[in-house]
Amino acid sequence: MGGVPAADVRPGAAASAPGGARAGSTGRATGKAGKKASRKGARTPSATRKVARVVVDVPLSHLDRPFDYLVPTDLDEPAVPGCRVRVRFAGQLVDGFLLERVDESEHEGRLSFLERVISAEPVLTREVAALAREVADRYAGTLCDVLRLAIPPRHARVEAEAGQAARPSPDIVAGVGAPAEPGPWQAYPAGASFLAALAEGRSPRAVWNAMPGPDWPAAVALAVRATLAAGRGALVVVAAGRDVARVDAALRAELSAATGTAAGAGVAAAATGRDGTAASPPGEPAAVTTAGPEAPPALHVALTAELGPAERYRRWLAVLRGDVRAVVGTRAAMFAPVRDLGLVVLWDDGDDVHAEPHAPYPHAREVLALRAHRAGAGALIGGFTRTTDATQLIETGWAHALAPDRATLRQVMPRIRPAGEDAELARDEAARSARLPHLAFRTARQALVDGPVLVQVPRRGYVPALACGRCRAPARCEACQGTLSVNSSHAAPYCRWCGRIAGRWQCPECGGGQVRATMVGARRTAEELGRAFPGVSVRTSGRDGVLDRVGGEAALVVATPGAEPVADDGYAAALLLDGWVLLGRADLRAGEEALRRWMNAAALVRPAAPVVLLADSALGPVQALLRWDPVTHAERELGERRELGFPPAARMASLTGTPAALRELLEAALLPEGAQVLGPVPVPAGTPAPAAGGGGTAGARAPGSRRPAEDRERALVRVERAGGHALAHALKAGQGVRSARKAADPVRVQIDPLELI
DNA sequence: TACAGAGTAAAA
DNA sequence: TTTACTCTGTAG
Repeated sequence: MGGVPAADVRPGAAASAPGGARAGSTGRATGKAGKKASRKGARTPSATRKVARVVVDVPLSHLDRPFDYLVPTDLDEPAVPGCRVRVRFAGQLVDGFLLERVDESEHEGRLSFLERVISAEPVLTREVAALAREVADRYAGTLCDVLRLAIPPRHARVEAEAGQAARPSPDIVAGVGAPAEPGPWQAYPAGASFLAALAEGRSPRAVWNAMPGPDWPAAVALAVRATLAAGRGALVVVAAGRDVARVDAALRAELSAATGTAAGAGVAAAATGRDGTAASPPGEPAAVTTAGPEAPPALHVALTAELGPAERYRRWLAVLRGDVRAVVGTRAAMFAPVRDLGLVVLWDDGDDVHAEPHAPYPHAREVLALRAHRAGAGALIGGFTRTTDATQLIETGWAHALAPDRATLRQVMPRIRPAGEDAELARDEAARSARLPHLAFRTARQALVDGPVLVQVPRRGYVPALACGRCRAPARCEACQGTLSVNSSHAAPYCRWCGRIAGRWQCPECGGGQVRATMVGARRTAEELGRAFPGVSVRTSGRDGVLDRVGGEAALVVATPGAEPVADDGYAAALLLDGWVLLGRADLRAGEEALRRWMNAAALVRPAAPVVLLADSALGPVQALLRWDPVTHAERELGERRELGFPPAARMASLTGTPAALRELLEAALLPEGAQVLGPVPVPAGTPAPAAGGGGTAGARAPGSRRPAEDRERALVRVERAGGHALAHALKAGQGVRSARKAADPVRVQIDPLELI
């Protein structure tokens, strides 16, 4: 297990001449008749292992299985397992990957020959092939969809140039020593033993609650170093490009210390600019090729989307070929073909950018967990907060909790002070007009003497949920416990899940009969704050223009959740404005998500610095922030979800499509025993598909806008957690039936969708 | 009834 | 793009 099978055989440069190998290429030049004759005549099957099992790049569900082809003698050498090929399929020439070579085919009919081998580079390793198959099955998708996510597009010139890659010499790799000191892990009772386990080549799996502060990239780097010291590879997935830059820098420092070489050279050096922004190196060669003997090659690479195709492929190849042993990257890196995987790390697993927006919509947490499981690797999943999903990993016994020592934590955690909706407003007139409570105003003014103050402002545009007008308990559907909402077409509240109109709703908590929207329309602007603090520079970071970091000088830094810059020496204070807006989102995860965003912002202040949160201190997430105790909150939340039949305690699938298509799929799919179908309901107009409400990071515009929302509906299917596999299988089969029938309009199937409104 | 040629569906 | 099969019209 966990081996690096196919990739072990490096094809010589000769075998993979740029442009690949073409069967019967002589026929090209000759005339029509001659071409046909020479092709047919020239092609004879290879002497050994003449059958190639190929996964073809055809996105139809019912064709999601390998097809057999004959390997002609002239392609015998380059047709290695894992290579890209081109084959004739139903007449068309299509791309594919060669999975394996075998002696005989099961197929009854006559086999076609491989048309050509694109290149002999074995880009699909056995580990990734098996992982992709498992991910496809888990998410009711096809293998080729997952492979499209897992394997970057080929760049022929990069592939050809890389023969002389800067592979770290064995003694450098062997020279990685285990960390002598646990460093930031000292603050965790189980930290040292976690590191030690990795260094001994074992595979500890932990859900991590990071200590607030700037140390987490260093902690990650130490874990990676321990893994490398045991001769295994490591994979780190973070949410955003700037987190990649920070972990990259920490890795560079840690690994150069580990090998005793000078820092800053090699592949990683090109990964990020000096200011931490990811930047493509000017000119082509920088990264791999220029690293000579005096500039020791790096042991790791950074993989992000903004590198551009060539550089991205160059680095990805370095990983594939084992030239580097560790990877840090954003979501797409979760499939990086790291050799001898010994550790996977996922930072801030609650961030919604970890959910892949392309079919079959896999989530990095799930993929990395599957991967660690398959490869027998360790895992480190977490962030400042604790998700219900990660809590589930602990409760099922898959992972252990790795949390800071409470006494140490108490010394450094921010001092959180809540100010409710009815808090006394500031006496200052400008602050008053910004509706800034007195406490927030005073805290900011005092802190501005020492340094920057972070101001978190929720973005507008959240879908409001309904709550009881009297006791403010969330209003839920009596039939399915879905979220109630209102829109312009219904006068009465309706359920977003099953569509039932709640005519005579009554609060189960207090018996009240009135509902009210929980969102308050108030918004702060940077200008308003600027007026309240004359003479203080105001900087903003948000959707249009994300700041990576700010210096130590006094400034108000206004940011939307997820776009908070890191302050070089920490913020002197933070104000979390309009907390009730985050809490009031019409999302199942609103509480958990609000806490995550608050903690991520509050973790950026100096030890024990003040943080003012504008929200009602009686609410659970607010309490959790006050005590810096996301664990208890997540455990309680998970318990409630279990009772109500919500994910992640239950499994859900969301099906979106035209009413007719949905009906067809639900008929074709033999849903498992006990499956409950909610809806279908019309897709709310203007609901931006997958990554809605994302934090500051510039999410890709959802490709779901092909047809107007009016004629699309959504159904939810709910099963017990154990039935997830059966549900995915049934939906896949149903999709297969429809695709075989050439059904016109597709149904989008999402297992465990993030946005369960 | 036999069979050529057109049309269609699969898909190695 | 190829192949295998069905459909359809026509000659025997």
